[in-house]
Amino acid sequence: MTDIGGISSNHLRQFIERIERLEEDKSVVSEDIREVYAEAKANGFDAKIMRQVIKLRKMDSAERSEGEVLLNLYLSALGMAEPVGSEEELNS
Amino acid sequence: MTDIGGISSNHLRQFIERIERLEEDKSVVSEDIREVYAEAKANGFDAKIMRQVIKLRKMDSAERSEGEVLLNLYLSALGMAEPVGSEEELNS
Amino acid sequence: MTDIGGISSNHLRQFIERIERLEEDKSVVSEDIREVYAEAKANGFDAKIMRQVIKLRKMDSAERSEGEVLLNLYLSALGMAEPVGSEEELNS
Amino acid sequence: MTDIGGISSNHLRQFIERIERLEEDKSVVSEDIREVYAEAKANGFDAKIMRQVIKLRKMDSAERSEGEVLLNLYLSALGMAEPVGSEEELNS
DNA sequence: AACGTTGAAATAGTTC
DNA sequence: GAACTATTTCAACGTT
Repeated sequence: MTDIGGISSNHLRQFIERIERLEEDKSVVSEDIREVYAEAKANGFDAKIMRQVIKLRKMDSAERSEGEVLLNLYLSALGMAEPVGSEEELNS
Repeated sequence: MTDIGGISSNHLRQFIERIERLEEDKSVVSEDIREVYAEAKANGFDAKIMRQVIKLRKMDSAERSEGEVLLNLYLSALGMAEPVGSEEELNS
Repeated sequence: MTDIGGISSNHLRQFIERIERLEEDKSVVSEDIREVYAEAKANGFDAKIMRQVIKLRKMDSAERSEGEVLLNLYLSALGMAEPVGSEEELNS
Repeated sequence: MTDIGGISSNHLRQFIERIERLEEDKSVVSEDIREVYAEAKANGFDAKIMRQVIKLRKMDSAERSEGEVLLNLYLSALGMAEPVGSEEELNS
């Protein structure tokens, strides 16, 4: 067999190569993104502002619900029942 | 036209949305990578060591030995013997 | 002199040891924090909720100003000067 | 008293504030550490290598050789000689 | 006590 | 080459 020190070389190699292929894919996508920014820049848009717009659009919904959880946390901390009556939000 | 202040909203929107789609692709690939690591772990492999292996394969020998030499230099300066020809400390 | 390979051993050693002392301080403070949580827990408080309260108190001012920056970014991107409206149009 | 729902607000507040003070201390120490690295860098030392040195000094030899052995095992399994003397076959 | 999850620190990469 | 940002890595924490 191809085992060395009790591990399967082939198995390990397959995992490693799958990851390397995926990493390659990821690099390609990253390159694509850079190209879109470059194209936008060539059309007069500011990449820095675009990045922040995208970041904030992504944060938006998450942040919003997190803010609502805050109130419930304070209420819980003070022993008051939260308005919706569930506790799962604490673990989100 | 939908221009405001000399900027085409539609044009900007298209760029933003193209990037957001690509970012989504990228997230998917990242998730795939995490899954492969998880699968490897479930098969008894150590993810941290695998990362080091992948990094070593990606690094060219030039920069690798460069860091190695410098580390040994520092260790020598501190009176610490270099750790018997191992390299994983370089990447940890 | 104590130079090895062109570097001053003493100088290097001093930097290393200063950092190691500071790292030790940091560990002590971390331990103190853990102890306060333990004490609070012994008094019936929920550490998890406390952590989130503290996190949110920390985020509070930062997040708020970031949200205001968002609007200005959009206005800038559209060539408009001053924040007048609300934030709802962000996801339209 | 200021108890609400059977919980002492003052007591909770005190715990929270003690923790926040300790977190602040911790941030100060972290900042100090960063400054020492910056100072070392200004004196020609390589911060990245210094971090490796500090990590090596902190690690006990047991866990060090453990990781070392495992890495070499994996490299062997992949047909990569551990890079003591020869480095060329790594990228093949 | 292993596991995943999360938050902080470090590194890499990009822009100016 | 310095600053800023993004990504990656690492360690702490709660959970099971």
